[in-house]
Amino acid sequence: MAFTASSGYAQRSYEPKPPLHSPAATIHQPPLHGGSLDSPSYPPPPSYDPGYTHHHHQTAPPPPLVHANPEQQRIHSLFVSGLPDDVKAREIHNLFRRRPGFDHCLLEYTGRGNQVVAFATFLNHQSAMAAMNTLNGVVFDPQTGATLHIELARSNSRTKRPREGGVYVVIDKRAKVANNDHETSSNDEDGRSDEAPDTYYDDACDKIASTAVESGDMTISMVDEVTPNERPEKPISGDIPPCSTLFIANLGPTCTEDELRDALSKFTGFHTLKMRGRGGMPVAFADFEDIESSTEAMNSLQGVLLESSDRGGLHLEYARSKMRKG
DNA sequence: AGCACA
Repeated sequence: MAFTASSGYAQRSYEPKPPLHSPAATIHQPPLHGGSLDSPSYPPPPSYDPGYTHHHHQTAPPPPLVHANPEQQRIHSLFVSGLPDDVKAREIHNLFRRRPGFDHCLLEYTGRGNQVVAFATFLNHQSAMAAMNTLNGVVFDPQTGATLHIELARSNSRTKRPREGGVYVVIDKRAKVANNDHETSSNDEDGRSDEAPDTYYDDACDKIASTAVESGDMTISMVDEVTPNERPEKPISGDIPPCSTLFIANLGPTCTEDELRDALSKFTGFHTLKMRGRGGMPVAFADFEDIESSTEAMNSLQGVLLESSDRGGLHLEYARSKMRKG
């Protein structure tokens, strides 16, 4: 009768109460995740590499529009494995920060071997799924061929977001290596074996202010703020205010209006599609009933490959102005 | 990275 709902290894025991708010300021232990360390089978890695021209022929099956179980639809955190042991939280953050709906992420040195796992939390299930579909199977370190394995987390991250404009959290359960290093500030580059295998995702993200907190034998660092070097970050799609019309780019040159409409018409509230050929590179505008439905479609179709796609998946943003009626 | 139609 002892039903331990908090057992991290319990198969599908979800908390009955919404875990969103931790009353105490103390950081709760994140959901233990034996997860993919033990699970032998990953979903087959897609052959999709974001942003890189790789001419895969359209013989490949259409992209998976994966639909999750009802319980999984409540999950808006992703579990990330396949990371190299020298991965930095900064890299995880740069990996996810541009994904629509991203909230915050967590890097955990599990202390089991050199295993490192990460959790990325989004504002909703759809945006988490979109990010997963885009990034799963992506080669994280071209030097070693390390490939990302991303799945929905078994439960939503309980780590609160660091703070407003907060960034990421690091949990280090690893035994302290014999080092002259005092454990005071633990988040700075622990300057060893750091050849910084630059990935495609690296941004400018140099100075970070961090506060280290001791909790038992593990160190939790909360990164409060990213200080952009000097230059402002490139504008991301989040800068564009939400709009019920979407701007759609990265269409293949042979993409037809019908093909695109077919993909869009699966979504609630879809109304009108207009395509414009812009110097061979077509773009499109899709109008929806309201911002909620346009957002849903944007998050779901982000990075999705069409038959006609030749330079990677769709790129969707809120349009700068709403489609004119008529 | 690319945002029109009136």
